[in-house]
Amino acid sequence: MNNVRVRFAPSPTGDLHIGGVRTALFNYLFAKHLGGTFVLRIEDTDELRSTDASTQVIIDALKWLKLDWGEGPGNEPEKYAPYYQMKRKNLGIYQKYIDELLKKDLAYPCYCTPEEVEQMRKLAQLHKKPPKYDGHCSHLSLEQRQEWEKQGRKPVIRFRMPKDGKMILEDIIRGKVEFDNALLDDFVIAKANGVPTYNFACVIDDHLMDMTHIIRGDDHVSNTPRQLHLFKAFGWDFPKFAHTAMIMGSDGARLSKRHGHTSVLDYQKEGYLPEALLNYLALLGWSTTDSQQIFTMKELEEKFSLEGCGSSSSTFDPAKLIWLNGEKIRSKSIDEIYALFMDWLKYTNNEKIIDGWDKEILKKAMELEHDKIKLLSEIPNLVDFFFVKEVDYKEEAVQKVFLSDKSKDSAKIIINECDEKLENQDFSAAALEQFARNLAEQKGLKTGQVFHPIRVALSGRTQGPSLFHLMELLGKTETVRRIKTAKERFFK
RNA sequence: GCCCCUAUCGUCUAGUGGUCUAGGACACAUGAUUUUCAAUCAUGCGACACGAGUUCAACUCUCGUUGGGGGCGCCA
Repeated sequence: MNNVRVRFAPSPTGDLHIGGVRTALFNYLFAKHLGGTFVLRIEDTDELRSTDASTQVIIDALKWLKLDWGEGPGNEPEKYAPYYQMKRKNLGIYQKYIDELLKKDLAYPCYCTPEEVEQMRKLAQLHKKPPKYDGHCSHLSLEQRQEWEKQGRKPVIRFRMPKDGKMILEDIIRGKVEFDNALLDDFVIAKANGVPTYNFACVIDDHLMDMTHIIRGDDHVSNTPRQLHLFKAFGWDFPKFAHTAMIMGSDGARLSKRHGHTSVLDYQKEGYLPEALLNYLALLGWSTTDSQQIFTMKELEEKFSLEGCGSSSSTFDPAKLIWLNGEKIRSKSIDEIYALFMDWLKYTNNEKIIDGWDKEILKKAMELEHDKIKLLSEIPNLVDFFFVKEVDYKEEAVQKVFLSDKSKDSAKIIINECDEKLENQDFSAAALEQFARNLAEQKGLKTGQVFHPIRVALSGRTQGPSLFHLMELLGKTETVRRIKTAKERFFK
């Protein structure tokens, strides 16, 4: 029971968002670091917006990220099950506590309509007061209640908030934060349809599930005093709180769709590696004093601490994420990258791209471009010219290397020479390099003037892998064939 | 409008009163290397929001201003 228990508690109303991933990550790392338990709880009490599809998306995303939950969907110990709030609601778990509060007169039914409450708030704002429920139904007589019931009004249940004093939050990241009770209103703990609200269900579950620490986004700070009052009303110990700063978009506004990709799925589709995304997200709001940038998951688990978390919001920087992804890819073997690439093709339904490609050649081509790969999604474009039947000569390359006044003469000489001599050439990379260098010397040309036309003739582009390794991998037959095609097309 | 949080290079950050002419990383620029593009290495550019205090001494503490963010639902 002394063990640390934390939870990630998303509401399934959409894809898993970047901000959500970071919250999940911090909870996961905190638990791992201390040998505690990381729990996944689904907060689906918003009946209008929650969907099973979105629950599945969240679960799949967490699996892809390898943020394994010790408890939650798929693994529900009897002591705490179930891990879906609507299932818990249907079991009567929350009603028991609502009744307890009602009985102690710490809560009361309120018959005001949403419209009436809205009016109260507007009125309060008009008087430059915080917009809050005015306690209209807080002291209804039995007769008044019966009258409303007779009219068919379904009440919500409100929590009776103390009218004075302060509630103090001791936050691990933020320190002491004080809230004036008088500013808080009697908030709703159960909706008219009997479903508990977030602030209520969250407290009940955090207590029942023995949560020791609540690590969540900054946007929940102002909910915390309400939740704290609930803990207090039940006589329960407070868990420890840590509110992490938010992640912003490049314009300083809260990260949203218009800043580009915000769903984890988008990053998966673009060919990011989970460990790169997680490493980057860890750096957003957390750091070590030695400013280490690149961490393995194991290192993160070892080094993570809430004390290392900053309290000011940070801006999401896609450029650094890409760099980190490149680093992670470079640190892997070709076999690993190849496997990852295959998974990615399958996931994105792009397997047809490599139809007819020789897998061994593909692997070797990837090896030639190893250091250049930043995203799995750019691999096809990096190596596809090895596999095409007809070379796609890029306009720009042809103009620059074959047709410009500056280079057309030397290009013609080189292509003709290659056409004549490559047939009898040893096709090892070293021998090919020797061949090309000799050619340059014989013709009085710079090496570049020799290498560039060959590259364009073979690949149709001005950039690519080391030329002689490219030729070696392409093989003599195909190389000679492509040289002849280029000669026919551009140097007739 | 009310409440809460926050403020170091363009971005992520180190820094806990003197060691700061402020360190690292990304990005950017230049150079080296190379047949190209990358990768790599080297160098450079570049910040303590502002104003008052406290102190022998403030990026570090206090207060205020300004800026930014969040919350104020029968959403979570």
